[in-house]
Amino acid sequence: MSVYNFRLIEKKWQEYWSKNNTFKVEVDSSKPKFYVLDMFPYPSGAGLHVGHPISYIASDIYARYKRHKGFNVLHPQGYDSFGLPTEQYAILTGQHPEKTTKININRYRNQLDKMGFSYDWSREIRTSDTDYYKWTQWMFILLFNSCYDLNLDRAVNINKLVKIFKNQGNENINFYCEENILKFTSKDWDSFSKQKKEEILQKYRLAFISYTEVNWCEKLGTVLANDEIVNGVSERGGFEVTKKKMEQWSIRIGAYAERLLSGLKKIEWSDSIKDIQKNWIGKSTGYSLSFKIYNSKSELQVYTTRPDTIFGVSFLAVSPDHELISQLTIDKYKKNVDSFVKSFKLKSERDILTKINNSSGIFTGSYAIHPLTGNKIQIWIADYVLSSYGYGAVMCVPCGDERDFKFAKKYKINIINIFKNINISTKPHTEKIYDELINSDFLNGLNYEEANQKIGLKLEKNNIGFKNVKYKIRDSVFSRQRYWGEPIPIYFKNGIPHSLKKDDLPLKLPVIKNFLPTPEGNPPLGNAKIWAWDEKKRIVVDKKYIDNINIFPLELSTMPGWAGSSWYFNRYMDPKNKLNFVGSRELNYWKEVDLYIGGIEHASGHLLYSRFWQKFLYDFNLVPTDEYAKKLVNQGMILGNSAFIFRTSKSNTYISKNLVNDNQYERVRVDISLVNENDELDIEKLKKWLPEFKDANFKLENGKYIVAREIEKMSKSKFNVINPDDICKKYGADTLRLYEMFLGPIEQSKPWSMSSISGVHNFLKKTWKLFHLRDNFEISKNDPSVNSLKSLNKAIKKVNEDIQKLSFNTCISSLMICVNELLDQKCNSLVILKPLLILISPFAPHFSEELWSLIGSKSTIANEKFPDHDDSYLIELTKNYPISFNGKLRFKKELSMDLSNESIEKIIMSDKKTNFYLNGQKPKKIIIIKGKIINIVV
RNA sequence: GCUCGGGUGGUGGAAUUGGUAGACACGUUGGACUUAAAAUCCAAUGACCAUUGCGGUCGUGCGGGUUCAAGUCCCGCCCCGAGUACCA
Repeated sequence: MSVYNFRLIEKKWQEYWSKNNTFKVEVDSSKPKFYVLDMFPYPSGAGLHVGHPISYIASDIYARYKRHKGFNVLHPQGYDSFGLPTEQYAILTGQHPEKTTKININRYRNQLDKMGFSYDWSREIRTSDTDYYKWTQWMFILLFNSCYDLNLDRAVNINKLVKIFKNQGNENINFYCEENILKFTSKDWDSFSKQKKEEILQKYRLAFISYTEVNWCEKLGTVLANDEIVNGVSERGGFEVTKKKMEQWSIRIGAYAERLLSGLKKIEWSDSIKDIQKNWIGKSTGYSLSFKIYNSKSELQVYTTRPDTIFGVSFLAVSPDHELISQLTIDKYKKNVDSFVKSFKLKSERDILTKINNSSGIFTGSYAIHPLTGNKIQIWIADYVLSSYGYGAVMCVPCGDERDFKFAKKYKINIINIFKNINISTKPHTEKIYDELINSDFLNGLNYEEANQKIGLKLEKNNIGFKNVKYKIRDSVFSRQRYWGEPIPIYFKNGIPHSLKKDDLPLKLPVIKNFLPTPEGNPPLGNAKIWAWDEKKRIVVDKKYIDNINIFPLELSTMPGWAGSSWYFNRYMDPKNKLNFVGSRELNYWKEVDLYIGGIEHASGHLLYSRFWQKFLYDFNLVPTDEYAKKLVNQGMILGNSAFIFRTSKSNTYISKNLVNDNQYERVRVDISLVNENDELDIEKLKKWLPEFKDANFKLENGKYIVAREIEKMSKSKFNVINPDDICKKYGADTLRLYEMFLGPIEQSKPWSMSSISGVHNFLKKTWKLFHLRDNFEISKNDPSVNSLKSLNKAIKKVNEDIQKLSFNTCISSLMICVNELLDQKCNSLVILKPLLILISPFAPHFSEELWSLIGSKSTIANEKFPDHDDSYLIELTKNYPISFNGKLRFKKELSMDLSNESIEKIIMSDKKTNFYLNGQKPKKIIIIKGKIINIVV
């Protein structure tokens, strides 16, 4: 009896690969390059589950395929070892993050090696290594010392701006800045204090510090970026997030909004991810208008995308933290306004979410003048107006906007209808489609397009407003009040931030005992004794010397998780370089990632930040392309099948699923290893699992305890994790790899189920059998039959196409068909053996390489050439197609002609290269169904 | 609410982009081998009707339409998933 002994095979080749560095690559200009990248994992404590490798398997198949195709393939792996998840795990287990990181990485590596990936491990990187984060810090300094020149549309050194200020003040400058800065001359600039100068420069720096409102998460003890908050709570842990004003570092990603948007056109990323990024950037084109305030010299700026509705404006609204509030509020209303503003500031992120569509506000007592009608209109403070978008003030058109409508109804403000034949008594008309405007002076009678154009011209002509583009994307908060991250290389001299220099780096994370965050937001680095900067000696020294003349406090917060992951793909090209973040020879050879595979959950986080970061580096000629990944594929998640048992309230009795008839039960998660595939619970195992179940009682149905199931995200805390190690042990790595690819399309999420794993395992066994008789390698020496070659060439063609499309499930299907057909024909010849092995090898690397060695090939399969299919075997099929013609021929349109059976046969025989003409035209397509000609398309 | 995806057998999923729907695999049923089990192999397997045979009808969420031909295109609904959320 023959045995497919995957254990022996896999062990042998894993050892061979690591001993021989089989997958090590170097720059080789004689070969075309190809760069296949996985999103590197966070080494969290839970280890890998079967969901993780799905993308690694896909990328590994592609990398192996490309090697066969003659490419020099860069396929590296590393660890995103800084950041919240690692630190949370460290805190949870009471160990230092440095230690847990090492342990976790070893565990990951062990698991990865078992699955036979073809990574070049000599290029491994860890974001928490000083040799790595030195460069992250260096890039931060570069951001700090840069501003965005809108004329050149790129980042430039801040000194350029300083020079301009010195020579001509800030009149007529075109640098990216969201705030209005008072005009000053070159003389003014010279007279400004250092502090004042820096205050102005901070508005332009791409990395800057400011006292701003941030998302504060008390439980995590840190601020969070917008993309780290989901449904009003923290993404990690699901804790409450509130607003808090704090001194923070931020990155001016908004300067790159337009380029981040337009760059999407040149990359092959999925539409869904492009949509998410487009939404996140949120470009809109509208008009900035200024409303004069009645009895005042001030003006109120608003932004609108609907200038056509300007005659429907019946009030203005400003956000509760608008800078003009104190000026606008008249004494009579002051008390009420103050208390309204105060209560608004106490609201948490989640409060605001639940208050949507139930907005409230208060009248300031002052009025603005409508720029076209001259009417007096009320100015309100409304909590639905966002301070961070536009000018924090809006013109309100109740007849055309849902929020304005509700607000006007609630506070009984006048509603003007400007749409002819549209009833707005119960709901506003929010669409841009209407027949005619009314009550709109010179816009009366016009539709949307006409009105929009006419009002635009008028606004600009009368200097009321100007066309303006706005983006939703906000500055990204860059400080984390956490320990386990890159220290921000900044020290403060008289309150002014100064960056370290390149030679000062790395600024090493100090070793401290107490690295827990504090609820007040004091960063753990505040606990470090040796954490002050000696400007003269350029070293870190004890804080007690801070009163000395050259010694200054260092920044206490660290960088967020996305800092290190925003440029790691460049470091893989040259990971050991001491002089530069990557060498120019390597950079010019590898250039960019050709295929990037990873989860879609990073769409508005890592995948956006890294594009920004790359563009920034590109602006300084540090990288050759401004988009780092040509093609991106998002793999779907593998979901777990959690199990629940039911506890009667306040007792220790558990009752079987179908006996539960009311809500008097608590659902309790149990580990899925305690449950078999028929949902029966192993009660004895459960009792040993956790002490709380030791003395539990159970109510059974038909002598069994049946659990409830639920499909959800795979996670250790949900006790629904399947460990790939267990599957490797039972079926082998090749079966696991094949199976994960066979489950369905790579992009799709799917629940894990073991039910059909025997199918792919059988396929491997059959392939083995194709070349073995009993335990001995044995193949026929006969020439292959035509049918065998047909099957083989069909498979070669399909496999080629499918791998390129990353359609691995259909690819495996065609391999299964091929092997089945070859088994039937019992024609196992060397001629077909070679190409078949290469076909299978990207999926089952150990298995086929074992066969290579058996047939005596000296080379490893990595060097074999992927076969091309031979068309002549495929055309054969067409020739044998049964042809008969009876009945009427029907043609499209006026075409008609008589065809005999014979002439049709001719058409078919000559295939697409036919010389047959129909009414002087060459047929595009001849449709034959069940041997009958249905139609000829010309 | 808005913006994207997507609804195909008992299950996971195919379908050359408008051309024989259900490939491939799981599961199920029957059979062979076996003292027996496992393993392996063979056959059947969308539903319904007809079965001695041939065969027939209906079938890709629902309702219409275009076409010789629709899972695929168009119009109107229903449901599921993802992203986003007072963005003026």
